[in-house]
Amino acid sequence: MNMVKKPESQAGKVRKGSTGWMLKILCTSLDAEMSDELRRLGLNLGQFAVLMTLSEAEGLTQSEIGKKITMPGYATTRTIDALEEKRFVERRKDNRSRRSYRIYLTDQSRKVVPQLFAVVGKVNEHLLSALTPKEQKDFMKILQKLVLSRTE
Amino acid sequence: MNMVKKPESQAGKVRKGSTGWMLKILCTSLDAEMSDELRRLGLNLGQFAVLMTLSEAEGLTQSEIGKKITMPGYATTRTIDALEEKRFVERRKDNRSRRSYRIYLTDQSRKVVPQLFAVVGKVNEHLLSALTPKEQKDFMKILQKLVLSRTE
DNA sequence: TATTGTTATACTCTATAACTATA
DNA sequence: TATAGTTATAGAGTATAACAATA
Repeated sequence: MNMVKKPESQAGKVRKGSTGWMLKILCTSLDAEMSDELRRLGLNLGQFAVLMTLSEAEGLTQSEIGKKITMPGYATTRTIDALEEKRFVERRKDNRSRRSYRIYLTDQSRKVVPQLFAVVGKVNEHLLSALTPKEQKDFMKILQKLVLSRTE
Repeated sequence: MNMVKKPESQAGKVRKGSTGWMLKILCTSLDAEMSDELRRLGLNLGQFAVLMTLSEAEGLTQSEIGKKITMPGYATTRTIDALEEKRFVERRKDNRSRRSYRIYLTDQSRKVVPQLFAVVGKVNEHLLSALTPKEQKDFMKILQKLVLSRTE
């Protein structure tokens, strides 16, 4: 066999010790889990993000939604097109600016939102179940700090 | 104005308190940073992952590489095609199985690998710089535990 | 002039499944 | 029959830039 295995090489340490690498693995795994759950509701991750944002504050404009979830304009347009076609959101004329729409949930999607919360809860719970209560608390606190440091 | 803002709604808590959501935000941010750095070296994230894997153990088959980084066969083929075209890897006949190749770095890519380590180091350092030394240690430990729980 | 939203277009990524050649 | 690797092909996602309407 001609495989050259370096004795717990520098590379091994770089990779396994890399915070970014570990975050990536976790994210890939979580994305797959979320996508599976959402597929059953006929949604993809982008559509899910928009619905979650609206469940927090309805009547946002498209650009406000896009900004909240860092989704570019063209993608926001198409995601909302898809959600509108499924009757999950509604575009209403803005009564202040005639070039903006305000986006609202529908009766149909309001029934789905609790299921979205449930999915989020389930996936988070599954993730955190590997940790002790103290670790869970530490982890959340650190994540909040990191997210803040990257978004301001 | 017809925006309906719910008073720090259930949804707000679900979203902001969601570990998965925060992980996603971090990952997106890190991916963008990594991609920017790698673009200068003419690499994308998939190619980077393959090179890092090879820098740890050369002479793997394509399917072994794909398995290590959870990349499907068709993507592994194409990533290695692209790397081969850039003279960053070399396919050598396996001397045991005539249907497998063994993949090796080249002199050229061996010069690039230290730069890859440097990029990883830089991005990790930037990420962790928002945390105290104690938090950094806790964070790494927790991530290792979580990755382990998801990959076995 | 700048902004909101849309669209044409191209390009990349991802996924399926069929295929060759081995084992 | 199963596996390693390749490829055709289709679909989804991403990006750029141009555009109309409006501010």
